[in-house]
Amino acid sequence: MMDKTFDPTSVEDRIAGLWDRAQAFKAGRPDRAGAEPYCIVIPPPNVTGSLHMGHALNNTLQDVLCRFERMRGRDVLWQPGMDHAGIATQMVVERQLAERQQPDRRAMGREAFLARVWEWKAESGGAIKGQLQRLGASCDWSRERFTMDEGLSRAVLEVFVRLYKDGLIYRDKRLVNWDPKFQTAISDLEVEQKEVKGNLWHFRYAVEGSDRTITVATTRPETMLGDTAVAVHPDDERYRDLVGKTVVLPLVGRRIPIVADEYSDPEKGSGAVKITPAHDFNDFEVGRRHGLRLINVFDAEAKLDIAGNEAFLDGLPASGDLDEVLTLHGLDRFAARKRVIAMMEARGLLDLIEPNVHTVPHGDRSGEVIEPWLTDQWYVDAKTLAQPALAAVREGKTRFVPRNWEKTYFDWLENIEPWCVSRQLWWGHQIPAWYGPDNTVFVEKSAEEAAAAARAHYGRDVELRRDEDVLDTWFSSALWPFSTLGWPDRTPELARYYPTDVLVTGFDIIFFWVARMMMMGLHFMEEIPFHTVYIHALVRDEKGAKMSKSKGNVIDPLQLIDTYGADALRFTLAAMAAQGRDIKLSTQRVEGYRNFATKLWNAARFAEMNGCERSEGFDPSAVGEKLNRWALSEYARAVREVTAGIEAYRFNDAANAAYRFVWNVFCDWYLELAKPILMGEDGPAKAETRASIAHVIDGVCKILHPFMPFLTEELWAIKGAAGPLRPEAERVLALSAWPEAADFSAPEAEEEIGWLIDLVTEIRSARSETNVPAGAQIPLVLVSASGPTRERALSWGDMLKRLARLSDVAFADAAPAQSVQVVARGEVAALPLAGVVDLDAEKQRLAKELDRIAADVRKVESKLGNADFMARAPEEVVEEQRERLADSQARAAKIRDALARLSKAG
RNA sequence: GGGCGGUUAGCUCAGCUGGUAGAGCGUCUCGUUUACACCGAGUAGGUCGGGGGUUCGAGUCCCUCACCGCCCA
Repeated sequence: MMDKTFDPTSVEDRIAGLWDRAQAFKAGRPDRAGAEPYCIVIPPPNVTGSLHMGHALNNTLQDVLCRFERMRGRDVLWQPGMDHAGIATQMVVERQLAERQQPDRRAMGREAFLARVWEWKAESGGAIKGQLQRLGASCDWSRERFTMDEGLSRAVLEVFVRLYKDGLIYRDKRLVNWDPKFQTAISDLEVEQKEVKGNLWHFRYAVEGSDRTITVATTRPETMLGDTAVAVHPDDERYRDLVGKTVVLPLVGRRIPIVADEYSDPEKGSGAVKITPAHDFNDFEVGRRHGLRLINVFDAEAKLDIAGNEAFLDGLPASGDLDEVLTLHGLDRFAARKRVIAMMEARGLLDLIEPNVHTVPHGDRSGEVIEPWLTDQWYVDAKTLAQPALAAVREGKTRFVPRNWEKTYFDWLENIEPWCVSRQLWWGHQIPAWYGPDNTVFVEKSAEEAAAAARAHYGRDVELRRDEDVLDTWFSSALWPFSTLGWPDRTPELARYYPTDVLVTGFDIIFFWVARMMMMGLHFMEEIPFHTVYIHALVRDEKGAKMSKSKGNVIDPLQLIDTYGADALRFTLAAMAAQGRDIKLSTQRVEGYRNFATKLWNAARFAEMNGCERSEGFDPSAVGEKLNRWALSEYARAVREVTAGIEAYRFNDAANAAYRFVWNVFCDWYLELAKPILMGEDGPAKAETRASIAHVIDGVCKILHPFMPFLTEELWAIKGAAGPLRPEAERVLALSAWPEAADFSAPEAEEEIGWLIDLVTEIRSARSETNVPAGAQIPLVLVSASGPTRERALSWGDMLKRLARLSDVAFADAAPAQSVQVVARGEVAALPLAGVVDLDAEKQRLAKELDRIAADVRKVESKLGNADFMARAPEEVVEEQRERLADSQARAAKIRDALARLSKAG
């Protein structure tokens, strides 16, 4: 006997074990050797990460697709793994060292530090794997990969070297986004622009050889030490005569030109702007246009670096001001700012302080203000690689769902900047570049090959120095769709599963990952990495705010799984995953779907209690009982709806279709209507009904399995234990066959059962509204019943009595006096209730209904009376309206009649 | 400043190619019936953000305004 409720915690573990033993998720199962492959690569979570709601949604949807396709017979590979998260991981381990008061990474050295990171990874990395398993993710865990694995590292080497040799990777001295906290460069995408309240300081610079001054406004006064020009707009009358003149930079004494450049905005500040090409991206461009010097005044920690700085000191005359400035050496940029302002003010050169809101770049990991800083870094020529990636989507080879994300993808790729891929970290793929004594660079896959190349170059053996830096984590992630399949080796998996089918991810990752996978896949595999990119929503809290630790509004998916079960969480996420909308998650909703799980469980329990066992060779088309035929046709409809929903990535539609069928059709009506048969005498009808119910429960397990894998697999096992042994291929639900979306329909059964349902619903409603006590058994009179209605009423009389609480079902040519009347499927039924019913309430009820119908009649009449409508609307629409009018009029007539009768009698 | 999305029942949201406004939760009323109170029956609740247009017909298409959110400068 089944328990009264489904207990997820006790079942989930056991079912996970069952899948494991059956190797249900293993790709390349021998029994599917001839099957079409289906492949999804997981967006690799950070090795430092733990499951948050975004992961839960992302992986639920992937799992729905994978389980669905697996049941449709495909050879599914859901490729799992993690990335090494360069900065995040290094940060975790460094923090750990500090906490334990152990030597820091520089003290322990690179090799020892990396050993330490691997140690950390083995112990506490990858907690998310177990969490994904708790969610029920049907990944092929035997194929788990890690971006720092030997194989994937080989792919990285191969890619780097080949891109370098193709001229698509190069070393360049440019401004980068420098994170002074981590002391590494980061890419544009890892920078967050934040609005900050600050000031515009207006400084006066003296024009050489005149008594004029020119005022520049800046949000970053400390950078003035590195100024190499002042720019004005070429059309700005105020400054036209100054262009070409020289300004003496205050405090420093550097002579710098006034240049005309459109970058300067005449409307902003004073219209003149200081140019610091080594510390500002826009200034860098201005400097390039005018051949300006680049003077870097910061060190890697963003402290002033001016004493002994040749570029800074070059050409400066000695002065008291300069000496004072040099005392700022080593000061942090923000402290230096205050001092510079104070010095300018002391000299009467500070014109104005104007409050100003402006955007300031911050490192997304460190939160630190990013410093544009001039360094040598490695760059990928993203622009070139972007072209095939753009073309593939334009030509429809890869399709975004929903489609509008294409625009985001295009906009970014069309305006793409060189991708800075070097990071000044230790944890990651060390760049395979070696430098000779004269800094000639040799990019090769190994030290040996580099040495050989150097020998060829120099004509002798020389000492080589390897580049210290590592690659951006996203560099290795970009290779994920093929590196995980064994590339650069030509493995059978690569041949079978590449290109993969669908990539499922959030929109925030389109730039970071989707675009880069497209570039790399197209370049190295010469084929798109996936034909569809499904972009899902962001999960927000119930008020619509982005979940974040700092806001404290994070809902922990694991806690929801503990409380309501993994199935309830999954179903909630799928049911709310409407395209193009964010998900505002509330636990109430999860609770509701937990209740749904319990409902299905109890339906199965009821079936068990009533001996509804599967029967060998059950054939829906051979079923004779109207009720069963009706249920089977409704089930077929549900199969079609769920199938279509998943196929179209309309997960909410699919989930809701299954929900409606299970609760509102199967539980509310099928089981209720079957009760008398099940509790009645044994016979063919009872046997057929039992088998049919068992069949539908099996079917429900199937269509719900992608959404609620644990519950359904458990039910499948319970139902499998009774009755005939399941065939080998159907032992494990996860591997069983998805139901054929057969065209099973039974219109005659729908007419009969539909009539019954409508009539019961009408009577219940009328009883309730006229205040008939719930316990009262009242008679029903079918008025002028047609032949078919008579037959139905006879065969369903007991059921009518039971569901509508009737004492008797009779027939008459006219409705009795003082009766409550309802209309079901065009025929009148009366409840003679003199004395029982509140006649005024009944009059009100009828009047209200009449109003409603009359309004409808008016609406349709005006439509049909409209010559334009009649002339222009399609015939079937007109016909539909005619039918609607006739129905409404007939119904209205019957209600008027009933009202009249009530008044006469009352 | 540019782009994208949103505004539909008290709340959270569906509503695909224009043709009778839906669901879940919550509210209220009732509950005899051995699958289920994590339940059952019933009920109320909407001028689909405002304005204009196209159309026989607009929640749906177009324009415009307002407010909210996100992305990119």
